[in-house]
Amino acid sequence: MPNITLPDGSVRSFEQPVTVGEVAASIGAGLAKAALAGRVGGRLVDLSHRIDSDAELAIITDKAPEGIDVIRHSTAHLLAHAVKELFPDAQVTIGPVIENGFYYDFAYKRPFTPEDLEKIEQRMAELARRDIPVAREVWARDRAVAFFKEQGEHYKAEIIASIPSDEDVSLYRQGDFIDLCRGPHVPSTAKLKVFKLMKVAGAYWRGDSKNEMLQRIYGTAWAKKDELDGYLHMLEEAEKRDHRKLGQQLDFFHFQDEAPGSVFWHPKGWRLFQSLINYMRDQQEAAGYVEVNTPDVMDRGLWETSGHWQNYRQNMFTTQTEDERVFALKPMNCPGAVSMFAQGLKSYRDLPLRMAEFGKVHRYEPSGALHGLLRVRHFTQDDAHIFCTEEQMEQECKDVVALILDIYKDFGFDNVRIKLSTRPDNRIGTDETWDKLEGALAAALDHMGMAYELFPGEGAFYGPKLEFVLRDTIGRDWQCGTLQVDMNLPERFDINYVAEDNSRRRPVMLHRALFGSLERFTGILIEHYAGALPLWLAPQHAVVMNISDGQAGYVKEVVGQLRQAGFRVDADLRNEKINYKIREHSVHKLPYLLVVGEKEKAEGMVAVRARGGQDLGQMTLESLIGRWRREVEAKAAPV
RNA sequence: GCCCAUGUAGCUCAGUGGUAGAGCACUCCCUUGGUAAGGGAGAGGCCACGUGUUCAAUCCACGUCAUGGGCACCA
Repeated sequence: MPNITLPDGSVRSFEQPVTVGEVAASIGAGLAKAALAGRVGGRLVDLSHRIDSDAELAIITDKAPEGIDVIRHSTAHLLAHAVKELFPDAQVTIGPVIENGFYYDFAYKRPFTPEDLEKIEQRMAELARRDIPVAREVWARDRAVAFFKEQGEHYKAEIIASIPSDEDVSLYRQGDFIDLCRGPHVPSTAKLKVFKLMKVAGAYWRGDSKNEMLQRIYGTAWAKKDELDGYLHMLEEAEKRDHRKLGQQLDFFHFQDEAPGSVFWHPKGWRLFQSLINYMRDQQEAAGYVEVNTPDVMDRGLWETSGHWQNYRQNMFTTQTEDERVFALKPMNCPGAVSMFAQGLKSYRDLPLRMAEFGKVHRYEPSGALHGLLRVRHFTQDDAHIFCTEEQMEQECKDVVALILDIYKDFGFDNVRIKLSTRPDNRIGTDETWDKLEGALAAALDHMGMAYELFPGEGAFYGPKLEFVLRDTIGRDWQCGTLQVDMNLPERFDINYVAEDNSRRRPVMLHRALFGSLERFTGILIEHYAGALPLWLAPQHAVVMNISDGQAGYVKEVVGQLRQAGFRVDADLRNEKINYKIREHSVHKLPYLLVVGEKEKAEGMVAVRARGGQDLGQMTLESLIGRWRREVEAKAAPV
């Protein structure tokens, strides 16, 4: 005789056990129709789930995020159903929900083609139209294993076999198709109306590159058609912001086959790159850093001392000279920094020593990992190594975190996640030291009131780390800043300082980067701003254009004065109509366009047009310069 | 590194078993035009690279390289 409490607090009593669907029907016909699943005491269940004792129940419809997930999950099953009908000897494996959609992995004798995808999608639509009931069944594990083996579904049998043998498993049956699944699922395939298969790709069985490769089909699914359209539109917009596309359109950089993963920076892109370095230099100088520079190519012996030769060899570029000496291009700056510390005698009075370096590193990244500026083989880090005492460590960590967040703010990044990775199983150093190091990182964040995610066991073997992750416009996460505590290198290089009591002590070494890779950060910025860079970063502040030849001399004069005032301004004296010039420079997303005709020439003014087509009217150069100075000073966001 | 797709002019792309086309950009000419494309002419390509099949390959086959989407990787 269950009493069922609904989310609004109302209670419904039933004479006998009822299903979730029946409760929904008792509330209203509309709800019964919209219901997809239920949540009983925090657990998601099917509409067919029978409630026999008092419980709290929420009916899940497609309005709730859980409801969309149920739809996506069921659509993944629908995909598998369609594939099994069209390709009976394909084997099913797993089909989870992911952000905005789902995928399903199949094992099949040949890859699926884009034409296959179309056929599969059509079959899915047919199956959905047929309104096939989806029913849950509970089987003993061993029976399920035997069943799937007999069906030739060896992957599925393997998955089920890894479930403890005394547990029952749930299966879902829709027509002839039956699949292992925790559920819940929609009650009928007719609930699945809005979906689209997106792409086919390879994926390793159980995510392990030692295993065979399966065929993964990605799809997206929604409750309403306009949500799907909105999603597809968002993807198109994201594509327009792609930094590789914009980098070409705006003439920032290019890549060439001969230098995979390495950037050819054009003048404008390099200007932006330099602006970032100069900005960081100012910030670091204010924060008490010194800047150094260490060699790019160093002897193999140094990398053996640092441990890179043993642990990072396959990612390193090496080179051999005529005398057969082996050198490596540095994949990291730390060994150089430690060597710098080791040179000469250091005193406790020198600590904390904050040593920055804009070091170029080379890493032989796997060919499939390369991705525009975001994953390259040759990049510049805004690296720094802070040598300090254990007592100074926590304050130094706080200062680094504050500096990072401060800097990100200047670029308008508010979606920053912090990850704290702690001691892995395979590590060096005592637990006591790890306590201290992890404590310093956690305390720094706690004292600043920063939220962070904990990743136990994900730290490096030599110390814990913080990672700062930015989310780009396409929803991809990119690790930028990092703060690591390193116990390994000071030990390996046997560095020390003279303490107050004249003893030799080992310094703690913090390793940090704020932008991370300048190349990657530049790429992220281009996407973040969709190429419309704020004035302080824009490689070109304005172009001055004449209406006709008569004003060419005046244009040159204006350009000269604005350059004199420190702005990046060029003349456009081409024999083109003003419409043409404005269109072209607008397409290139210039922050300001300055037009001069006879009127402006006579009055000593310029006609100012800001990005986005805003007409600011005529201005004297003095007031324009004032405006620009304020805009640069404020690091104002682009219009 | 693995799976699939792609590679034709500076860019975006069409095309064919008989060694190639468009639009934009570029150069020149006309035009001197007031806030998102004025008109005309011209130049420009070893059709990614290599090896095969063929009388003949940009096109077919195989291999290599690069790019794209995923997977794996990302101290």
